[in-house]
Amino acid sequence: MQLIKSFIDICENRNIKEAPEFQKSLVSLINSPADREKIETICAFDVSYDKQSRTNYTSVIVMGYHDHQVIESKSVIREATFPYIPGLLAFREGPSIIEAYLKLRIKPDILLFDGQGYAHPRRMGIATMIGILLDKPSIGCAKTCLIGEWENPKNIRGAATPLIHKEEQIGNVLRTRIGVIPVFVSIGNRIDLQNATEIVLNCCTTFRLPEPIREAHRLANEIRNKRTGR
DNA sequence: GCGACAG
DNA sequence: ATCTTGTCGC
Ligand SMILES: [Mg+2]
Repeated sequence: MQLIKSFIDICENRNIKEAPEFQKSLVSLINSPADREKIETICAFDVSYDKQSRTNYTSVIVMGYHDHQVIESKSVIREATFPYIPGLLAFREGPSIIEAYLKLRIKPDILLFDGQGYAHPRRMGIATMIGILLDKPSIGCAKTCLIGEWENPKNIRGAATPLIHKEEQIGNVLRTRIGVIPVFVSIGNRIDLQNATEIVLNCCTTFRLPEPIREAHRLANEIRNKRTGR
């Protein structure tokens, strides 16, 4: 698609000035959820770096939504072109994530991201942006807050409080198990917050983070250590 | 101008 | 994200 081309262009040219404008131009492209889409497979990505943060190790894994068994996984190793700037994470990790995704033979039903989706200053975090570029349903699940105000949810698995920014609910703060710090869930593309929150919770069986993200994170570190040496 | 600030 | 072993707590 032309959008992906424009996106890659901004990333490779480190066009930090245009990046926020590109994000704004995509907000109107966030799609509504389709009617009752059944989820059978879920996909997640993660990226690890080495010491100088220049080489980028990206992983993508697809697992059964119900049994959490890995069905397929791919990886990409390349140099990061864009720096890490809060609010512009997608421009740093997006290119390799898209490349890894395109390697998949299986087309997953939904994408899960280690980062924000709609809970973003311009409502265009990495989950929303990549979801739009790949035209797939997507969810943002971040370990820490980027923007917004929230109350601490009760110490019970499944407890959630609204994440608010400028009078608008942009996400949910979700306790995925007793005794852990909550995660920040927001819509990506083609999904509603209620559904996104339920899906994230369903993926958290025994740990704080969703199984797909844990597996992607494990694989991203594995391919780096395997190529770096322990 | 100052402080906050996903990964 | 990364630098890093042992250590505190349930
Ligand atoms: Mg990550």
